[in-house]
Amino acid sequence: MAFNYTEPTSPPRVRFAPSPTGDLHIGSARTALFNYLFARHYGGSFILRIEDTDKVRSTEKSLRNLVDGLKWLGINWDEGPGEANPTDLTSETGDHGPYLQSIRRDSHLAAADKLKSLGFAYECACPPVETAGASKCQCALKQDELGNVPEELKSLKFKIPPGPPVMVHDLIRGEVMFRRDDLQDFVIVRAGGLPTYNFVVVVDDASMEISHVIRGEDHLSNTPKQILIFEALSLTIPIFAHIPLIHGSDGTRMSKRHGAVTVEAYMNEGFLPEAFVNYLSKLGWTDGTDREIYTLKELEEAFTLSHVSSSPATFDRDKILWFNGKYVREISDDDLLDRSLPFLAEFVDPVDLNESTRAWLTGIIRMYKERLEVLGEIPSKLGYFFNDPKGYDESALRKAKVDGDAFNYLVELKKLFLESEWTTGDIETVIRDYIVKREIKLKAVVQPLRLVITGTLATPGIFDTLFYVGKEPTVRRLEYFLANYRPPG
RNA sequence: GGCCCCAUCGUCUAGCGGUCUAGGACACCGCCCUCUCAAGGCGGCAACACGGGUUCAAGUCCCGUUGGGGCUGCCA
Repeated sequence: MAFNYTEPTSPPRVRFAPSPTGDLHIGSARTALFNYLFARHYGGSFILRIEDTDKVRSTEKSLRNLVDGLKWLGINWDEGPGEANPTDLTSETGDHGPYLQSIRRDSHLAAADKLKSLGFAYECACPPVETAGASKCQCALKQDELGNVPEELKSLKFKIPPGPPVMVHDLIRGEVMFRRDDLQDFVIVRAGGLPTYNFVVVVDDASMEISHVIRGEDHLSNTPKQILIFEALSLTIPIFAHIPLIHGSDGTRMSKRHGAVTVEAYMNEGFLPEAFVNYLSKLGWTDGTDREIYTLKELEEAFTLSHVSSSPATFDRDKILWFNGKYVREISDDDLLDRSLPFLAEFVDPVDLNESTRAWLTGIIRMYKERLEVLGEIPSKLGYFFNDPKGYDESALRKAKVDGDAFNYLVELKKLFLESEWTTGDIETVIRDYIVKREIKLKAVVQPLRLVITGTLATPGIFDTLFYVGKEPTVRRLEYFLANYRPPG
């Protein structure tokens, strides 16, 4: 619960500043979403800035993945790299660029020089990795002895200036106090001239006129360092809001070992972006009502930081599956078919669909609306519409009660089917008339029929199912079964 | 270790001192519907971590304990 939440007094400028060092993580996606919603809610600007200062780990592939992920979620940026070619500076939008942090190097270095000349930074010749037992850095005290150390071996460190505790005014956490004695001098420019994150984030946020920094709670502890740099450089300090992290089921920060953690993975599994966004928004946020379902537009209207939780949320696959199923049921048949086509690719070529095939597929998809949680289930669940069953196992035959009587029913039904028209209604009439004539229960013929035609015990209603399987395949499958299987006993 | 954050059903949460015999959602269980599986409807199980205060009154405020998480990098 955010206790000291105050509304922005002017249109906010917020940013999502990921580093392109891997795929778009769920936690990052939610951070992006909260920033985006906040900007939209208050009519502000949402800025995408790429923090590619770690040249070793940053890749263009990750950048692409990032951009694609955001687009898929429906999160558009007002300022930032161009979508088609994010590394092409000429395609950027916005007048606070460049939005690739690595390109802003000169301004970072200029700020570093300023800090140095102002006495806030000093050179350090300590080895990069402080091994265990390494003595504390004394470079600040012996700057004049560093003259003969080669430039490329010296880093620049920010000196924590003396003073009262640093207060972080956080929209979600309240006032958080850090004593300066607990803060350590830290590198702002690496040996070799590359500035570090905690430093450039300040310079860039300031020059991009960021009003609110909404980011993960993992950044809270570094915030006082950043505030000190803002102050040293006489820059305006933005308002901070640290949102809780997303945890895996074991209570630790969500990572690969908790299963699917990237936006791309959910995309490939057949989650709908609407459902994904809806779920993400509800992880740590509420509008105070019992409402669960929101479109992106509705979220833009409802979202503020006032009801963002301060405790971490555990990612729950069951719930996101429920959200997805909900959305699958709600979108139109036509829309659902279009989105399902990629998952039907092993059965039908999506590029050349004639009208009747499309109508047929729409009918099938419609039947499965209540039965799909994710679109990725399509190949395994709908295969029988395209291919004959590969065989029948004993236990299924037993469960469906395919006994001697059932064999007789199937023989007779096959004949009746051959003479019948093939609409759902005709099929139903044939079967219902048949059970009346034989004085048997519907179930006695439906289950054997279902198993033989589809190879499974669970399908939509049998009449529709047979209709969409088609007359010819239905008869063919019956013939195959009758020719190759014998009743038990 | 030091510093910081967090703590209501298994999970996400409502709750901002009295309206809480703690509400909703997911999951789970049962019933209904029913040709199977779903979907849907109805019902059920299930929580204020612990200990001290403050107060006429505490899930709600304060302190402590415990537990969890984060930061402590020439990663971001």
